[in-house]
Amino acid sequence: MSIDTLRYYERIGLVDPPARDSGGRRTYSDEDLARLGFLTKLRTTGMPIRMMRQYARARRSGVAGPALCKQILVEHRASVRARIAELRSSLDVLDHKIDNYSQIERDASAAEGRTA
Amino acid sequence: MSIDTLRYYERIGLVDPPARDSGGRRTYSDEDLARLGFLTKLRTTGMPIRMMRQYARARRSGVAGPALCKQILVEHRASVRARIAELRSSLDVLDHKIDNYSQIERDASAAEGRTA
DNA sequence: GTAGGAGCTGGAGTGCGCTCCAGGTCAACC
DNA sequence: GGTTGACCTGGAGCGCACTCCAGCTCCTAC
Repeated sequence: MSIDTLRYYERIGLVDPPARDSGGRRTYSDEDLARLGFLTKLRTTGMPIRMMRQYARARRSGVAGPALCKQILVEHRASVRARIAELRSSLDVLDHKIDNYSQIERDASAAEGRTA
Repeated sequence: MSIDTLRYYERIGLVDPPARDSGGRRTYSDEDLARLGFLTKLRTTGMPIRMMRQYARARRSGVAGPALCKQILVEHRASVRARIAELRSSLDVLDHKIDNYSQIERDASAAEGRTA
């Protein structure tokens, strides 16, 4: 994760501003890093920033927080599963198409063999 | 697929301009539709437009075409597989996190039971 | 003490993939 | 023959998620 992305996340309120050292520089605790790691995981699985902000807001909120967090994650998990299913079915199409091209190649080399 | 997207694809040279009827309107043959369907499949599996254009160009090129097409698809298939693997591993993290929240909920309701 | 390098800030810019718009044309229906 | 609706064109605009920049401050190493 680039430093610019990190700043961007902080600006839009996706991550809490971390502590600063005496020189005014950010110091990330292990917990900060763990949270960032999880947020990155959410991003790479295709969760939009908007939803990540909802999740971050839920984390900060009180008693209702955990239930809301869980709900968002359950919802996201469903979409990840759907995405996996979509990709898997597309793999079949891709395999089929590739087989086709392999066949074309074989035909072409067979024709070449005859003309040679 | 929206009409605007279709026009966009035509503008950037991703699809060949289809035939027109007497009134100047586009008429898509079954073959056109099949190609569009496959292109859409590539898009939804995350192939960038840039690579789709390479594929479209390969389709139009002569003898070298099929080999190039196949190469592009094989490459893309690998990235789809990698993506699936990435998503699957993330699902585990997600499951774990959701379990955590479920536990928190159970703890909370247990505490509520004691204070009630 | 000074040169270098990393991090700081607010703001502007970028790339991708659409999406929308204004103003025009055409065919079909009443 | 007027109205309606779909499609036509070129071009502008948008949302997302970054990414880059100028100009500054601060710590470190020599």
